[in-house]
Amino acid sequence: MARKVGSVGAETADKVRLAAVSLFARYGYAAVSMRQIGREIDLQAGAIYNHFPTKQHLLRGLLVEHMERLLKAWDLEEDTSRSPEEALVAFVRFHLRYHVECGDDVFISYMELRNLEEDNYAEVQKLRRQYEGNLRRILDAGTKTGVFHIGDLHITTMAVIAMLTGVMGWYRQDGRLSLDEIEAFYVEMVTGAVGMKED
Amino acid sequence: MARKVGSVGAETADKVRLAAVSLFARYGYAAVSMRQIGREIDLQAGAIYNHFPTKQHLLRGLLVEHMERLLKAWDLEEDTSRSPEEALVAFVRFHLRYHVECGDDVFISYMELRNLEEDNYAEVQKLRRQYEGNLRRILDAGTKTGVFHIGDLHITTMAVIAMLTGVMGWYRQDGRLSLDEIEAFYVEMVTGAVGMKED
Amino acid sequence: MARKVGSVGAETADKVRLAAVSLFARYGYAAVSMRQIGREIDLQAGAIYNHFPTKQHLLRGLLVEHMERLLKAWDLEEDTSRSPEEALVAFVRFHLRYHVECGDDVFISYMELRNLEEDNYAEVQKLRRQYEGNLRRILDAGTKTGVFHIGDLHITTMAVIAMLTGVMGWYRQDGRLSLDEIEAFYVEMVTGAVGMKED
Amino acid sequence: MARKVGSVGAETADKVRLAAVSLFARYGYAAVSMRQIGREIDLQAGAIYNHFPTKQHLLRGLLVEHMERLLKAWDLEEDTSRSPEEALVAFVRFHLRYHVECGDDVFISYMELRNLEEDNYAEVQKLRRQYEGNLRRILDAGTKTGVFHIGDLHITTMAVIAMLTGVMGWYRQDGRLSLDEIEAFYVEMVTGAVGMKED
DNA sequence: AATGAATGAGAGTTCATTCAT
DNA sequence: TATGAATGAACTCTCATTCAT
Repeated sequence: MARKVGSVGAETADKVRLAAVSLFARYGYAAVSMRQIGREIDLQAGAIYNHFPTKQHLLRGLLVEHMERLLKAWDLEEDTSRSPEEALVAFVRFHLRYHVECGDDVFISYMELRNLEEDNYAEVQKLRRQYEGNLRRILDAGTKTGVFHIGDLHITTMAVIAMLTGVMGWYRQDGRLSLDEIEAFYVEMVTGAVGMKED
Repeated sequence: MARKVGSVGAETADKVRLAAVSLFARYGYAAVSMRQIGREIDLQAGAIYNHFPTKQHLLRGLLVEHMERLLKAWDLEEDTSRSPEEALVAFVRFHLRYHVECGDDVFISYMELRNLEEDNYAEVQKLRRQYEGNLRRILDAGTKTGVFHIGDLHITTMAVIAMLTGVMGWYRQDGRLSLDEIEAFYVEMVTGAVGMKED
Repeated sequence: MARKVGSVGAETADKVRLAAVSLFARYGYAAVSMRQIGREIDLQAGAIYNHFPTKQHLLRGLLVEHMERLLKAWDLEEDTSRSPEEALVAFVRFHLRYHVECGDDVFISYMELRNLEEDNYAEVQKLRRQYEGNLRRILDAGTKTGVFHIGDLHITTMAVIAMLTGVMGWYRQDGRLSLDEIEAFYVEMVTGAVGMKED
Repeated sequence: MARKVGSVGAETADKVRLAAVSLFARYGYAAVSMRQIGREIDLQAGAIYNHFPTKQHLLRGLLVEHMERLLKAWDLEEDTSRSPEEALVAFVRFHLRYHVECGDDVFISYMELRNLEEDNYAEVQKLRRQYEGNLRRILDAGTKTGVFHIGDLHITTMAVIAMLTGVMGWYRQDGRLSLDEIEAFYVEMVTGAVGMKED
């Protein structure tokens, strides 16, 4: 047959991305077939190749675009006039909010790294390092002004990000606590972990 | 043809487990084939089925056995005569050490949960909750004696475990820092995060 | 790669059915592989699954369609204005002719019943009972008008059908006797068996 | 381990034969595995090879032995002093009784012919022809003495045997009719079919 | 830009058979 | 004579991908 009425290229590509993100998150990249993605959006597997040259390209796109969105989102939120303390709190709140809201997107960006081919992996890792750099710079600044007391800059950066990202593993929108409350608790823990309250 | 000279059932099963853990960690359960596992240990794929009834059973076994080893290891390390502060430090050191040493084992127990079929998933999750209970009890005790200042017991438990487990993501045996140093930094961060140093 | 020039779905499906009937008849359903069927018609085994969801579906289709063709063929031949004697002769000639001509088709419909899964088996058996009903009605009518002398309606129905169907086991197109002669002999035997010539 | 206590070669071989007959009858030779046969009688598949060199030998044995038993059974029953009429009745009763009693045995001897390799097939067919010869001789004798009126000796032989053998397809031990009644009905039909009652 | 049919490879699993024990 | 572990080939079915239409 011919094109379905009203279907437009960009729209279809987006539908594919959405279906893929959701399926990859639930079952993993390797366990999801092009047919499965197509079925989800009423499309033959072959048609996906009009929009993405290979399954690997599709995955790469999802991860790169996620990282770019994340970086841009923080860029918009960042305010270089803030003190390190304020900046750290802002980062904690931002990271948490972003990671519980984007859900699947974020999840696969952690889980599917190993399914990227070498070049794609390197590209995504570079973006991830860039994002971690944001926290590292804050911690570094605060250490230099003496408000943070940190054992090792690299370890602390990784530890804080791991702690925050872990929220993805158990957060439920209809859970016992509101996101605001959760954020407050994490702010408390992170500021404690970087020795902000010591005198 | 027939059995290789000197081959014994239990040994072969162990070799399969070892190869599987390593391959699953590197490429993911879904992306690893029985043939690949066999190739690694010079065995036909079919022969694996003399020791494990399905690929899913093999995975389930790896995760369950890992969790049981982890639980038993902490049971041996635990010392109920310790104060909550001492217990927390012991837990941090234990968890870190276990998670950098066992490597692949631990890694797949986090990554491959979603590849477990329903029943197996429930079984592993139950063991995981049991392990988290160990930290929760410590935090609870310390909160009651007033040495920890915690916003929410559940969140703090999850956050601390996520922070510690994150070490898996970047630890290299030949890295810049020794495991002892790394442990010290994490102890510092965790005690900070649970408000141990506040007055 | 892609579709062969000129290949069309329905045609391929028909070629598969033809090859399958012939192979199932010769070697039996369980002993024939999808690859073997594909090889026969220059098709990859996998491509068969574009037309039949499983091997079992393929078998079910062959048997059901055969029975439906058989039922329809007799419907066309049937003439309700005939006397029971005439009807019996017509049935004998029809059944024989159909069973030596269709060959493989008929053969597997007797041999492969046990390879049908429960539901499919029930479906085919129902059609078979329907066909036997045609003979039973003739015998019943003739018994009531007194031209047939039958011990048991059910047994006689089964016995006559078995006798006629047996022709499949030894008939050769280039045999000693013509189909017409064979039909005449069977008519003689069947009319004898139902006591038509007794006074 | 070693031999199970009390197990003796001939006994085991018999158990294998019994299990095989039953499974082959239910699922077909090609669909039954050596493991399945073993499982039925608590034996490893490999152990079967102590008693039968291959699966094909096992099948051949079952069919040949069945045919030999059948031939010997008729030999014992045969009474050359009987008239052709009496002999025909005796054959009908014998064949029916044998075919409903031996069940599986008989069934596979009809169904699994095509799974025999060439030589074995020829061997079994020879025995089958021999058995059919018994009926043919009776019909021939009766034709010559003028008590039977037969169109074609070969066709009638095949037709009568097919009619009788068909009983296997529907006979149930707990059915509506006793075996004696059934035999009587078949005697009636067969004598009719061979024109015995005509004057 | 979509369909439906195809390829060739490979998945998990089972098979008949062998043989050290 | 039985077990349990192995081989190598085969199974049904699914995969990513291609392409005529």
